[in-house]
Amino acid sequence: MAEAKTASRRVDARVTRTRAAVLDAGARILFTDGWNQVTHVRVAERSGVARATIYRHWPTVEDLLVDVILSYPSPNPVGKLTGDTRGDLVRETARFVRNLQRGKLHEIIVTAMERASTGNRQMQDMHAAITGISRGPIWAVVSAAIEAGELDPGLTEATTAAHTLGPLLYLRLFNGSRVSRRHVEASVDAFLAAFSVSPGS
Amino acid sequence: MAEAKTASRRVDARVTRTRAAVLDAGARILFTDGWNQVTHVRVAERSGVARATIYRHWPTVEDLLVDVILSYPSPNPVGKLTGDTRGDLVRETARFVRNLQRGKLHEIIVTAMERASTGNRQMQDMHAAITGISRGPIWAVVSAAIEAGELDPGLTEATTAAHTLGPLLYLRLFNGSRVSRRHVEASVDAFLAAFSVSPGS
DNA sequence: GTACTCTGGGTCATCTTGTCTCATTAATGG
DNA sequence: CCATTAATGAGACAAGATGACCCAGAGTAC
Repeated sequence: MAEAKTASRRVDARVTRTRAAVLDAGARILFTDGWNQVTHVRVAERSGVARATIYRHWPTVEDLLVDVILSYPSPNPVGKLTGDTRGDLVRETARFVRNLQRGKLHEIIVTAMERASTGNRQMQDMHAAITGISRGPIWAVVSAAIEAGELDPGLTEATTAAHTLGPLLYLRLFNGSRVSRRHVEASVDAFLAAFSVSPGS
Repeated sequence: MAEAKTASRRVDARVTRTRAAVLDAGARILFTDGWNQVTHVRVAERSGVARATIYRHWPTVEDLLVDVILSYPSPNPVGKLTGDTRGDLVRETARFVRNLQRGKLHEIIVTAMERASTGNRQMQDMHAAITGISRGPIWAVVSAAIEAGELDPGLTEATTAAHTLGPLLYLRLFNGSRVSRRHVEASVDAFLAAFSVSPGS
């Protein structure tokens, strides 16, 4: 994904500027007006870049969206692990939920999912990227706990996310609920109850 | 919602026919070509009803979609409960997953969620209806088990669905996985491990 | 400085969406 | 069975979005 940069000629400074202006405007539109407002026309208006130019760089809206999303800095860095598995899990899960409930992340995730479900490859890749970013910190905690012998070594990243984030995403996306800290703790505790390496058995 | 039927004059037979033809065509389009193909134009083509007529009955696409979805017979009747909580839960959950993985239900759910997330009231109501239908059987099993003293009496329908269906929906919708019977059993077992009224404590 | 490339702004064709009109046809109530 | 009433069908029409194209002008690289 990072070829054609050292091999070929340097990128024209105008291209760099255009890309930056467009992606910035695209991100602003995405996070304020929502997903379906990110069109060539609106991005052109807000970025000052001509419509034709945007079409040249991103022939389809999907191309544009994918670049906007993937060029956006991840808002989900892994925090430092304290070794207290439950505490770390609750903290990281709560942070995910906070992101989910503030701003447009909710809508972005849902729309990415919807676009991905129609079979569009680019949208599927982007959706996978968002998914991966969102569950990275939780998997960091859990994989450490697995190595420490606290959790079921059969756990995968997907299964972990399914049982920690799954219930919370259900509450938020299907049930329309606000997800409280109590919900987060309940979800984490249920996960731990099910997948802890119990000394008793 | 059921007024203007006994009070006013009977419904014209032509209206009945038009509604039936349109909703039938709409459902067929929905389940074969997907959600965003359900437009006035396509429904008109496939139903033989004139575009103008469809616009008269359903001014917006949302109106049309809501009627198509809500008039469709629920594919999710509650099975008979055997009293074996785990067995009943696995069976009902597996059936939900089967529906989810066959045909367009996946896409329908995801799109309903996406539309609902934009704030449209009708779409939210419809999404809530779909959600309710999908988790009804599971709640039937669980509420019986609660009364039998097997499960935590603090469980609600939403929480139950979150912990049984949530992980599976995550795997399917976020992870893109095929959900196997093993996944279903793992999810049910995790739920039971977390919410059983344990005799030991 | 010159050749090259990108951009801007405009035009144009096309598709979709939704409204409106009017003649035709079917249903209702007596 | 007939007259009134209401619904339908077909098409025209406006408005808006989408995407392709062209060409002059300006910036960039060598």
